[in-house]
Amino acid sequence: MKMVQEETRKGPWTEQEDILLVNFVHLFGDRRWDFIAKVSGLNRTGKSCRLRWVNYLHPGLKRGKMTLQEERLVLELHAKWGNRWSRIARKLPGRTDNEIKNYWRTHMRKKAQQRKQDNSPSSPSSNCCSSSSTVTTVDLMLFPDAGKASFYDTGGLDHVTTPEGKKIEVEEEKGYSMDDIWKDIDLSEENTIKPVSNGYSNFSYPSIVASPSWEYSLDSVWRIFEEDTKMFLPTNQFPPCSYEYGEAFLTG
DNA sequence: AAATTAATCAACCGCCCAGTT
DNA sequence: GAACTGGGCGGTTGATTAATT
Repeated sequence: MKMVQEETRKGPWTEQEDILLVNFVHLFGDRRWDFIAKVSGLNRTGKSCRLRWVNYLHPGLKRGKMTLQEERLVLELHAKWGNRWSRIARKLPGRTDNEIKNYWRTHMRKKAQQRKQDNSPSSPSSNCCSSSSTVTTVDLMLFPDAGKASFYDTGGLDHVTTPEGKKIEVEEEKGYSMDDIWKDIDLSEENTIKPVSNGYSNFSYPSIVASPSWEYSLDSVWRIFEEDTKMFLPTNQFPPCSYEYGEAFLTG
């Protein structure tokens, strides 16, 4: 006689859910996602909670357009590491792997299309620099198809299996320099990228998005929180949770 | 102004790996 | 050491918004 389990919620998060999640992350840290998912009563999977936190609610997140520097860094690192988005994201503070991934897909594809047009049928031989290799470095980056891989599979780290059968990552040196890459990129970018004012400081936050939770009064936050935690926390143990963004507290 | 198309991005899925039992 | 579990990651989808016709 199994209890009728309420279906796990999916889809967009509500503000209430966000508040709840933020509170529980502050309480229990950002590791025990399954636990948080359960005790919070969110009726979401741990994975879903983690994703929401990492990609949207985390206090350190930047919002808004990628800066030119960021853009270049993404390109550079992608050339180096391939689709290791999380790895790339670690080099761009405040950006998530998801964001970078999306960015790459949209912007790079756009550029790729543009480039395709530029190199289009009318001048079959115009874009080649050596008779045998008609694929440029950026082509490889933007059109892996040209080098027979999929759009996503752009190389990067190789996996090598040790004699013991262990798989290790080996950083692969590409046969081209960053100079080459930048040259190509600059050429293809000239008409597409507008310089963004001054680097990392100028972010415009989309009006509707971005950490909606911070806009609530602590009162309301705690009211909701209190309601939802009553059932599993002794009332006298309400945590003196200090709200310092960027750090999850689990004292004790 | 309405319809259509393109771009963007949040969120899910499935796989893999590391830690635990 | 095998089985299990949770977290992390990359790939993909689908809803929403913006731009174009």
